[in-house]
Amino acid sequence: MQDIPPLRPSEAIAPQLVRALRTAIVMMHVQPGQALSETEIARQFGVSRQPVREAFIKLAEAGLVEIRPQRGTFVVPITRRDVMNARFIREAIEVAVVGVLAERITPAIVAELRRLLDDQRRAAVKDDWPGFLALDEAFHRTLAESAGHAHAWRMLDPIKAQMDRVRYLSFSGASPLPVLIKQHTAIVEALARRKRSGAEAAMRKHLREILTALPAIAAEHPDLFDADSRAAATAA
Amino acid sequence: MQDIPPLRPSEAIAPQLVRALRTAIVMMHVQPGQALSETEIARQFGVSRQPVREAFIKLAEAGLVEIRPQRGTFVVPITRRDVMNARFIREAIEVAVVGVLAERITPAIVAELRRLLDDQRRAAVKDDWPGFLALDEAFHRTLAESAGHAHAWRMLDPIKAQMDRVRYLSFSGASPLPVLIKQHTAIVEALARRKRSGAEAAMRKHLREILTALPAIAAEHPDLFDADSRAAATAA
DNA sequence: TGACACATACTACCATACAAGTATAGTGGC
DNA sequence: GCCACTATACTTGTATGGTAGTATGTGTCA
Repeated sequence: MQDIPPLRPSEAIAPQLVRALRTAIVMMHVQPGQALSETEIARQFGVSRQPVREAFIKLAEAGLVEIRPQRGTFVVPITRRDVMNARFIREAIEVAVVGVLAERITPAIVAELRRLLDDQRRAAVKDDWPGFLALDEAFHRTLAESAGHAHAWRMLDPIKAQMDRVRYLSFSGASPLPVLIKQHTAIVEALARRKRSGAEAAMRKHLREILTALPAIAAEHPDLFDADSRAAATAA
Repeated sequence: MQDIPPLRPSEAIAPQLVRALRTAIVMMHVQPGQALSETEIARQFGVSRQPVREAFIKLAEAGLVEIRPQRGTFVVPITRRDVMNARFIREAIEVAVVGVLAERITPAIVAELRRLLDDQRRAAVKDDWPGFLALDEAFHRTLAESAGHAHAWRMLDPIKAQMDRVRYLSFSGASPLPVLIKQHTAIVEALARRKRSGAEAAMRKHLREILTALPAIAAEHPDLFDADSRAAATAA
């Protein structure tokens, strides 16, 4: 694992490790299938094994690593099945969220969403993928919060991480930023018009984008996708 | 905490503690707001504090306890808001599940669901609430698995736990078993007729049952519901 | 009597040591 | 060269001890 971030003494160690490891996993700095050792991570961060162990437990609960007793802790491989499962859950929830929001939308919320879209367009012009992903996150979070369902976004965090790894692989352009922005825009415009079914359909379309992108991404990174991806493809 | 289950030496301690504590919390053997101490639980189970700590971390990830550093670990209080949030998520996901299932239903699946309904009717005649709850669990799990979305049911487990505490409080009859069985039956019959919208509506109705039951339950157990329940009631 | 300071008890967090299981490498016998 | 056995290295899981922060109780003083 490269680029070990310094730890802040004022904060408990374990949560910091969770964050650092989660980021490293999502941003593909540690690879799917890679082994992470309590002892080694502890050595790298200059701490004891105990908080590393705690971080591993949390990451395992989040579905990002798998702890195999006596054998090791492994970064969970990416499978198409997992990605599609995550998408299914996200779609179910986020479609419900925009359904609620369409009926309680206000001009102020629309304005805020449009401001986020403007920011996204600026990031796209600069080909600033990390910046765009942060704005994408803010966009979806704002939708949930505005609908009074911030809890739903929080709950989706581990689900999202599965898809985020694929998102980082998308830097190659499997999902061009203008496509994503256009989809975001369609959601906002349907909401502005209080068109519940339109907003739901737009969100569905947006979250299905990854189904389009996934085969190309997997083909481009066959080493990163698990063998069971093949079976999942036929189930699509 | 009463009725400490014996630990099986062949299995790691921490997962057993998770199960025991989760059950105790869901079945209201430990009360909302109650403090759980690493040291005390370790003493009661005859183990060291370490696996207790690990169990607490997992339960905290599942939203059942809150770990406050230096102060203690507390069973999360029941709030109407949390219950309703859980219901919202369950509805989003389970409606999506039956939507998919309506289009891929088979006579064998229908037969299995009807068999579960028969079992539920038998449990209801005997007023066997624990037995009924287990069959309710099996019913919902079967729906998800049959839809090819077993992952969704697994993912709902922590969400469900929030609602299950309320379910245990329902023994008093706030949701009579015949009402629940009728709702289950409506779901199955709509699925059998491949009526997607009918199945979705029936599932919605079923999961909204708790909205009907919640005020009565909270009124009956005011000590178990957190004060913020009042605010959530107005948001309903 | 009330306020403040100090002592004590309690807590979770982290460090270190020990234990049990698994995987791999090395050695000896056939 | 192959196979079986043993030794070693590695892993996670658990036990124990130390640390820092928080809460509560007690004693003193105005």
